[in-house]
Amino acid sequence: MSRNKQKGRPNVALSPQEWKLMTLLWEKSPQPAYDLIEALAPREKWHPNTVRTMLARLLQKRVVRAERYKNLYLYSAALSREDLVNAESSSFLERVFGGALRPALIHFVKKQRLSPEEVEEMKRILDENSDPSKS
Amino acid sequence: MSRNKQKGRPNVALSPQEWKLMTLLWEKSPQPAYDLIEALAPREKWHPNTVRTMLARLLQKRVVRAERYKNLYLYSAALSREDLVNAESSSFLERVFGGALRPALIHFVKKQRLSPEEVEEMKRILDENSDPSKS
DNA sequence: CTGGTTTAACTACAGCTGTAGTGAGAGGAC
DNA sequence: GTCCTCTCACTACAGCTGTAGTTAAACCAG
Repeated sequence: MSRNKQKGRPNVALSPQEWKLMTLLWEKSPQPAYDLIEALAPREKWHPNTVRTMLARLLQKRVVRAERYKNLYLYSAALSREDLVNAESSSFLERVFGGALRPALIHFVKKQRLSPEEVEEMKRILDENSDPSKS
Repeated sequence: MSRNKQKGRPNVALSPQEWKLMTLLWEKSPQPAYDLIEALAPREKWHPNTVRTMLARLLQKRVVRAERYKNLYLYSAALSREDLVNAESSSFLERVFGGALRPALIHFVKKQRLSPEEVEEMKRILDENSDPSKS
């Protein structure tokens, strides 16, 4: 259970725009560039070339993979959302809270003012993830 | 109590290095550049000019203020840590969790495996910040 | 006063990011 | 076969970041 996978620790950081693209790829992979461009089109209004450039850069960073299909490429997420969320969360914690989780949690909880139901849910999650072996 | 200060909503984002500098300034303001350089020296090994450049940029962004004192400047944080933590947290939530707090909380709790004592503390904090007016 | 030390100002430069233009090759419409 | 269209590859360029070098002004030791 507590395998500390040191292995695939992603060393990359995604820019905000890249997160948006990746979100689409985590929802559905593989996809041709065109589908991504279309999917993005409603909210973000990116030039098609912009999307392609970002895909190319994500390829370089090896965050996405591409397979040739006929005359085009099909892009897939190469790293799991989980991995990148972990990386980004650590970097956030490190930067903003000096790596300390507790103040961060406190900050979020205080900000958000959860409803009593949500509080109950959080407590349940806390219990499920409590680690009795610690102190 | 619930003054929703729409006012000074900081529109800036700090880079990782800038956070480190600001951390020092939140601990003690005002300070001359030299003290900051010294304080940084142990862990980070930044060239003095690097620190000064960063200060200059933070000045431009109006995140720090400087007052002339004799032949040098004394730098002070111009924005509260609180404000910048808020800004950074929102941007983080937005980017990584699409703005949804709950999955973020769940993520952090699951990652960190708190000790039972910490779990108790978190529950206390949850209770203190529960908002019964919400559903 | 004169030169060394410190501060501050300006300049440099590479890598990343956001955003796109341009050109070349491949496939389909006629 | 010829031309239009789409995909991809390459290029561009400005703004931000990390990291510092250079220059000029100012102050203190002698």
